Formats: sequence, C-alpha cells, structure tokens
Amino acid sequence: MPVSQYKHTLNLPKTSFPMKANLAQREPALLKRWEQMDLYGKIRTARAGASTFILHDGPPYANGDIHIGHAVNKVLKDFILKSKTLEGLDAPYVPGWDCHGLPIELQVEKRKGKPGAKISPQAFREACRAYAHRQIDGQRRDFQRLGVLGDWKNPYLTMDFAFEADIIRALGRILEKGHIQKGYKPVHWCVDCRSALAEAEVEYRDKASIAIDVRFPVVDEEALLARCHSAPENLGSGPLSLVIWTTTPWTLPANRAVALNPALEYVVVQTEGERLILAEGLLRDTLDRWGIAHYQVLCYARGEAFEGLRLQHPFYDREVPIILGEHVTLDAGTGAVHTAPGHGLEDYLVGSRYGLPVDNPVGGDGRFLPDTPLFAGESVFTANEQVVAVLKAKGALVQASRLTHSYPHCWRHKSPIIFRATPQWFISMDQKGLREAALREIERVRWMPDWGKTRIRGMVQNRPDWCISRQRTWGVPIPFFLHRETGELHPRTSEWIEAIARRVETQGIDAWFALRPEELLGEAEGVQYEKVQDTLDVWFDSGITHACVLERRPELRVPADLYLEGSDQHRGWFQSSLLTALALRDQAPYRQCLTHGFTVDAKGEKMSKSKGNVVRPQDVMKTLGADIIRLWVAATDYRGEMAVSEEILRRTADAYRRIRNTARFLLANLNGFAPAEHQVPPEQMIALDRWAVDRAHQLQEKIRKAYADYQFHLIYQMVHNFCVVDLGSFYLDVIKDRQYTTQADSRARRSCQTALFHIAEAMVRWLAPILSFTAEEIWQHLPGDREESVFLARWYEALFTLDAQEPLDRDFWEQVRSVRVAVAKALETARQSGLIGGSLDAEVDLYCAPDLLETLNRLGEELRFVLITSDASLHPTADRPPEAQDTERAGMALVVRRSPHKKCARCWHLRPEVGTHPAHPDLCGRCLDNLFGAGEERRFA
RNA sequence: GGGCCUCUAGCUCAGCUGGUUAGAGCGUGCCCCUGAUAAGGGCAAGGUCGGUGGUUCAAGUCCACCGAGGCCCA
Repeated sequence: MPVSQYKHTLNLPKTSFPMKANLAQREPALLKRWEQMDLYGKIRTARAGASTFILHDGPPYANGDIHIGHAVNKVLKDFILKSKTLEGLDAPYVPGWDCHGLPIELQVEKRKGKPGAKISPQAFREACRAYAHRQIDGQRRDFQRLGVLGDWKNPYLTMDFAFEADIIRALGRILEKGHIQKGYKPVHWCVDCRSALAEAEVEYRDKASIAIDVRFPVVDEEALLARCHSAPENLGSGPLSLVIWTTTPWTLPANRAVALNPALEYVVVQTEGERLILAEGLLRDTLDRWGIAHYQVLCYARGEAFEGLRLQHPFYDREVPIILGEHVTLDAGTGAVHTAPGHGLEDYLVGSRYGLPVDNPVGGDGRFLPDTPLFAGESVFTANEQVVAVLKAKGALVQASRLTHSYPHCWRHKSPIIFRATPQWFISMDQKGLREAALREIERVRWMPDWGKTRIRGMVQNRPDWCISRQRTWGVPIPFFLHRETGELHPRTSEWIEAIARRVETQGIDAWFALRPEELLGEAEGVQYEKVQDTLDVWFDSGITHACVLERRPELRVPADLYLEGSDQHRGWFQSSLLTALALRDQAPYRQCLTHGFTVDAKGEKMSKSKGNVVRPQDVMKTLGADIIRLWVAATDYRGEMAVSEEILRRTADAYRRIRNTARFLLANLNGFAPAEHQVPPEQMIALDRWAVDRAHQLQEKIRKAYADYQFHLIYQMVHNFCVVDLGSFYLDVIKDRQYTTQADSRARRSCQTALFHIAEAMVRWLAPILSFTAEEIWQHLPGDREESVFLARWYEALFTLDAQEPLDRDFWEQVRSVRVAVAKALETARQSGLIGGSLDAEVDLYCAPDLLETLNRLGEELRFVLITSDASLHPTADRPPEAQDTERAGMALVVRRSPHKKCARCWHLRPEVGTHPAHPDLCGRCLDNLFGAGEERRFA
C-alpha cells in the first residue's frame, strides 16, 4: 500500500524507548548507574527524618551460589522496602551473611585437610574466613544483579570481629540472666565429623541394621508373677525373661533399664522350656516372627504393675530396673524397650526421671573406651556382630535378623550417626521460664500467614533445651573458664567475657583460642582453670543478629517491624532469634513474621539435580533478565509452594512484554508533550480522558493496599489486566484516532496526552518495586522534570477521581463498554461473512431502549469514535428494521452495514464528504478542518 | 509415623461470613489490521473446583477420610 501523502501530517507515536527489552544487556548498565549515583545513599538522605520501617535481613549461609529460593527471599524483601519507600518511609536495608560453621569447614577441609593435621587450627580458621569472603562476594554480585537495593558496601557478617565480639557479649548477658546450663546429654554425633550435629545437620536415610530380640532374665520371678492380676494355677516352668527388641545392639553395654508402657497389657507366655514376657498386642506377631507355634499364656499384667522390678543385664554383671514410659508403643518390637540414657534422647529423658546413670562407653571416634568390658576399642558399627555373638554365648539372644529402616545420617558425610552423651552447654527452655515467655510473645507477634503462629507455637512447646555448644574449629568460642577440679565457672566470668570480647573485637575469635588463661586470670588462678574449647552453634550467631546488628546500627532498631524468611525458619531463625531476644531483653525481636513457601517445579515437586528440574537464577538473568525473575516472584502467591519452570517463566516473559509495550505506547504518545506547558487541567479534559485517569486512581488505591498487605500477586494481576483490558482493548484503542489526527497542540490531543502522562507517572511507580530495571528505564524516558531515579520518588498524587454527579460518570462508561462488546460481536460476524475487514469499514445503527438511548446520546456525534466505526447512529427500538439483530445486551439491537463511502486518506474513516473538496479529494471534512482550519472540537471521546 | 501447609481451566491468579448457568488475564484456535508492527484489535473453545463420603433446602466454600505435593520433626 502506498504511503499516504498525508501521513506526515499525523501525530504518530514516536519514542526512543525500545520495544525489545534486551534485559540481559540493559540491566547491568542500570545497575552501574545506580551504583555511580549512590542510589541507596541518596534514598537514605532523601528519607532522613521520616518514620522508619525496619526489615531485618536473615543472613544466608556464605557457601555456594545463590539458588532460586535465595532470589525469591531477597526479591520479596526488595518489593517491600521499595514500596515502603514510595510511601515516604525511611526503609533501610542492611543485608547480612552467616559465616561460621560446619559447611564452610568441610569445604576448606577438602582443600587444606583437617585442622590439627596438615594445617594448624589458626591457619584453618584463616582459610575459612577467606573462603567465606569469596562466597559472599559471589552471592552479593548475584543479589545485586537481581536489582536488590541495599547497603551492599556495609553488610553485616557474623565473622566480622565486632560481630564476633558482640556474640560473646550477648552470650555473657544470657549467662547472667541464668538461661545457660551445662549438661551431659546424648546428642546426634557424627563419628566422621567427630562432632555433635545440630538438628539441621541430620538427615534421614535408609540403613541396614541388625535387629535383635534379647532376654533380660527376671531376678525375682515370684515377685513378678505375684503382681500379675490373673494369678495362674500353673506357674509354668523354665527361666523367666522380659524380651526387648532393638536395632542398635551396640547400645546394650550402656543399658540401664527396660521401659514398659504403664497402660499396656503384658503377658507371660510359656514356650518350649522357658517363659517370656511380651506386650499382649504384639504376642501373635512376635511369636510368629520367632517361629514359635506352641505356647500358652500363663498370666497378664499392666505394664505399671512391673515398675521397679529388677532384671539381669544380658552380659554384664548388673541388675537394671523395669521403668515406665509413654514413649513405649506397639508399633514394633516386643513392647519392652531397652533403655540406654547415654544413647537416646527419650531414654535420657525417661532415665532422668528415674535417676538412671548416663553411661557413656563410646568415644568421639565411635569406638568403645578402653575400659569397656568385652568391646574395648571396637567401633560401634562393627561391634554389633560381637554383641550378637556375646548374647548368643550367654544364651540371651532370642533372634537376630536384618532390617532396613530410616536412620539418622550426617547431612555432609551421609554416614550413619550415633547418639552419644557428651558434656554440652544449653540454653534451658524452662530453667528461667524461656519457653513460657516465648509462648507469650508468639501471641503478640503478627504471623503472616496466620498459621505461622500455630506452627511455631507447636515447635516451641515441644522443643528440647537448645544445645548451643559444638566441638568445631570455625566458630565463635564459648569463652568460659572452668575450674579444673570442680568444673565450676569462674566466679568473675562476666568480667572475663567483656575482656575477651574486647580482644576479639580487634583480633577476631583467634584471640580466645590463642589465649593463655594466665594472661587474664593471673599465674595463681591461671593454672587452676581451663578454657572451654567448644564453639557456639551457628544458629546462635544468626539468632543473635538483633543484638549485633539491630542494636548496633544507628539506622536500625529492635524490635524490627518485619522478619521475612522461608517457612523452614519457624524452626530456624524465627525461633533462634525469638529465644535469644527473650533471654536478653524479654521481648520478641520482631513485630511481624512473614513467611514464603519453597520453590518447586511445574509438578509441584522439589527441585533437585537428579530430577533435572533446577532453575538457576543466574541462567535466567543471563537470558530473560532479572526483571523476569522479579515479575515471576510477584506473580506467584508465595504463601504456598512457588512453582517455577521453563513454561512458567516463558508466560511471565509474555506478560512482561505486554506491560513493557503498554508503557512504550504511553511514552510514544507523549512525544512532543511538555507537562509544564501542555498539561490540561482536569476540568478542561475530554470526558474519556478523565475517565482513564479516574480508573488509574482507583487502581492505585488497590495497588497501594496490596503492597501494604504484601499481596504482590494481586498487583501483578491488576496491573496486567489494566494494561490489557482497560488500556489496550479500550482506552488506548479509542484514543489513537484523536491522538493521531487532531492538531498537535489542540485541546483534544493535549487532554489525551495529559491523561497518558498521569497514567504513565502513576504506573511507573506501581511497577518500580517489582520491575525495577524497566521502571527506571521508563522513568528516564518520561517527559518533565523529575528526580534522578524513580526510587527517589513517592506515590504519584496527581491522579483525580471522576465526580459522581457528572453526566459521563463511571457507570456511563461501563455502559458504553458493554455496548462496545455487543458491537464487536456483530462486527465479528460481519467480518467472518466478508462484509467488512477492519471496523472502520462499518457503519452501525443501534436500536435502543429509552434508557440506553438517552445514555448513548450523551456522546452525540462522538459515539463513532468510541465504537471505532466510520459512522454510528442511534434510534429508538420502535424504529428497528426486520434485519436488525438482537444483542446479548438487553434493550439493544443493531445493524452493521458496510460503509458506501470513500476512505479518507488521512484518518481512514469512510465518510460522505470524501471526494467533495476540489483541492483535496482524498480527505474527509474533519481532516480538512484539522489541516487547514481551526481543528475539530472534541468533548467526550 | 507426628506437627503445620498446599491442591479452582494448559499457565498465573479471583471467588467475603455456604445461595442464580464457577470468573479474569495469559496461552491456544480462527479472523482483522498494517499509523504501538518480532506490535495492536476482535471472536471462540477450554474447568466432574485433587478424590470419596457426609452435614444442609443449597458446598469450590463446612466436616471426615483418602490421594498427590511441600516445610519441619521423629
């Protein structure tokens, strides 16, 4: 088609804002700009003195590349802080890293060997520190690349000397408050790590074990039988034993009792040559298992009847009591549980009620100590066979079999772990009412979603004391001096702690490890006291950030307004922070806790290398761009699992393009618009343009509310719908004609540009927290004076509402839009039949009921512009001709006709005047007016 | 095995305290436009609301159980 000679007389859209985002290239340039202008610093200055909103960053562990879950977490935080900044609040962001701990040690071990072997502990710690720094640099680069704005030059690191010193001080304060307890408890112990493991360091895997049934001969048979409630006439014959079942034969040397359930029924059965005691509920299964077909039940008794009776240990010269415990069940075994307080938490707990000794015959290397009869020096895992052999020799073994079951393993070594009693330091949950205080504070914190409260409450109610000591190298020391003989803490411990903290402040944690007690305590006492060699659980490091960061940084405070982490942190950081804060100052460190779910694949399953469904944020940033990740985070309801996949990201990129193109169209139509001179005051604007601004205003209210409620997925839906429905398919479609064909400086066009300008100003801010890069790019292309960055701006306040009393109110335009829908359907029919192509080929006659007629009449001649037809006329229903078709809209029928007129070469409308002007036979009347006259008047659309 | 949670069209989400034929956008199909053009407009087809059984005049919405999946624990 030849280009019309009049094309150059149109005001066509024009912009340097590119359609193709090319985010992978463009984003780094914007990042550089933000860095060079010190955007974060500028925002702090701009918001200085405003009310603050404190979101405290939970530190990711400084190991490995960030994964999509990290990205979700940081991006959500960024959404919140940027939206708070738009509200005018001062919302600083100090990111942090968790730096000490086992995973880093293991990485460094791989490269340098174990500390104390090839490398000194001091050099090892130095290597850990250097390694952590490298990891932080890598992660920081990725977080920044995501567009997360924060004080990246001054993050907090739990390995900063000042931080390490503050950890020690906090520990001292907690000690003074009486929450610290020394204990001797079984802990998960990894033989390969030679260390106690945190709960988080244990994973469950299948393991093949030997399961054995063992006789514990009853010492006083008569006493036992006398307690049975159905006294038998026949007391039976042969030895009488209680039988236990265990999958850890190696724990038998430490056996100190056999536990029965007080409420369960037990039976004494006569088998061939002996009498055995079992839970009644397991009798059949167990005897079947042993292959015993012939037996006779002699008598019954409840478990509680046997309490205190004594049994003979199967191979040691020792009597052990029968005790009671609710933890004994009929799930497996015999209903009698071998109890070794040194090798199991429940055994320990029930044992402590009975004052049982905590035997601990196993060393840190997993071998029996030299003074252990029969098994000295043997590894516990190989000792199982020997225990079986000994039991056989003693005649105590009923049966041995193989069993595969779920068993705790070291998350790093993947090797089975053991329970082993070791001296440890604890934060006691009940000694000073910590549990009670925590439950109280949990009620006061706002949990989002609200089930977070139920979840953490359940955990706090049931959790054991917090073991805070570790036997590791790369960690903050527990800097206590213990008396060599009494084991007591030095009476001036608080004083020493401050002295040590000062040293750590300048030299780091090595100051403790290198310290000779005499240096502080003096020669006389120095020899009487020894240093504790333990380090602190890294959960203590991160759990204490409210003291080391919030209390320390002038821009922050305790309690924070918000902690925001994944749902796993109910057990982790939310809890460790809560407990330490309560121990320190009896108040929760946060007012709100917001939780997000974990990322999963398209099927809702977790991501793993083996499944090949891992989405790497680095890859997405390199291809689709960080804004696509951000938009995906926004679009997903983070309260549940968050599904990511190639398809989901592709859809997200589609939506992104739509939003971007809408912005581009707004900018392109603002070509030649200088807001200061051309802006039209609201009361002089064309009705439709005022409607559009009103629409944006209504939307902005909802968006601000959604930001305040952290409901980003609603914002995504709202903005996208606005672009597609309100703008794309209606407003922008309608205003093209006016925008292009009326005189450049006419009120008709300037009014429209004013609306577009308002909408663009508002929209760029709606987008900014989410599509940060794209919003900044839009910002740079918007006309008018403005701040250097969209992130220095506040919400756009120049939107206005449509008065309820004006004739073309919201309801009016709703009606117009429903008429448009009806007309579009009719036009489509005409198009399918070949009558018309584009809608401008058509003329429509609408036959309306009185109400609608009156309504549409308000648009006068401008109805055709709203319908985008070459002509549109209104008639009462009474006039409808037979060929008029009904529409879905009640009270309206219509006729679609192909226009008989010629097409105006300029505006493409088919009008009767075309061909009548001698000099410009290709033009319609209003184009002539717009080109050579005063220009057309528009009032409504 | 226990605690907490999720499950609405191919995708992302709405659906308040139970009440007309379950909505939106995207994607898909077909058509149009070529003055938003690796764009834009129109129309259309897509759902036994994870399943089963209850409560109720009435359930996507309440209850129970089951299934799939997630986090945490054992």
